[in-house]
Amino acid sequence: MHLGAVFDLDFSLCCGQVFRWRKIGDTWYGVIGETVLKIRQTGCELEFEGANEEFVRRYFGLNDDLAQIHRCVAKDTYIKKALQQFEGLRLIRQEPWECLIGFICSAYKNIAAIEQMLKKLSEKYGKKYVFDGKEFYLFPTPESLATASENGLRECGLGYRAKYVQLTARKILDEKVDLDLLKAMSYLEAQKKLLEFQGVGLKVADCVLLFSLEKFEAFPVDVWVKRVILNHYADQLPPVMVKKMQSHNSLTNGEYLKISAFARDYFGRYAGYAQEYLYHYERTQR
DNA sequence: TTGGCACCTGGCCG
DNA sequence: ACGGCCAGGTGCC
Repeated sequence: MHLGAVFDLDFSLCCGQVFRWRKIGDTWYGVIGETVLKIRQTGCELEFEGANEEFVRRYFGLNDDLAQIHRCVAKDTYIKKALQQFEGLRLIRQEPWECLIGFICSAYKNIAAIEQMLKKLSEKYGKKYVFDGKEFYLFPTPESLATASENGLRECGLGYRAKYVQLTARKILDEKVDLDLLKAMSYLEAQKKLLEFQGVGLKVADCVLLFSLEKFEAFPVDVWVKRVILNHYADQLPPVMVKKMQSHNSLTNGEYLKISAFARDYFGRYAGYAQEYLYHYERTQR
């Protein structure tokens, strides 16, 4: 398939929004729902197997008007540098269920550890699938995680998150929750529904909203984004708040809400896109 | 509404 | 080698 717009597969898969893709040589393999996708980019050409073009376009956000989004969020020289550095980075449309569990597991963990947890979880509770002579595992269903024992989940390295994963799976099952329905709700309504799950706070909710529910105004604030704000946008915030943020490590809910509200006001309706570029830029500058 | 702490675990760094 | 530090936070008091 020939790309009609700017896209960078590596940037999009390496910027911390997905945890289960693997690269073998110059080819990426990923499991999306019950689909195993093999994909490779060379310049403006995208070669893939396992799904049709419409599926690929949707999953990688190829229909997003990146040029317009960039124009919208390019408010200062710092973000402009980030936009330039990672040109072609797009927000992926993940499966909401996997995204929710993935980010519940992400709490207080680094990316390498999150990838390990989700790999073990999938190998233990997901269905095996052979493609291209390689083994893959579908992400475990709500049923399989709801019936898993807490200890079984802990053996995957989840620690105290095991309980949250189990409770979330059970709630989805018991209440017949269809996470896709949250797409039709407003950002705040959908956020409120997500916060009802144990183990989901503002940060995790915003990640799920941004990466799987197409709420581009979501602006997840983690330790890296906090650094970006303190180092480059402190003059836009109340000095008292900046001082408090510098004095302790974690964010209070109040601080979180103020920062994300500022970001939505400053960057506009694609604040989430801005977040992803800033986050990736901050992490790779050292 | 806000502040302070416990919490599982593993990769990384000196 | 190996102990300390730090991770894409959340829930509870």
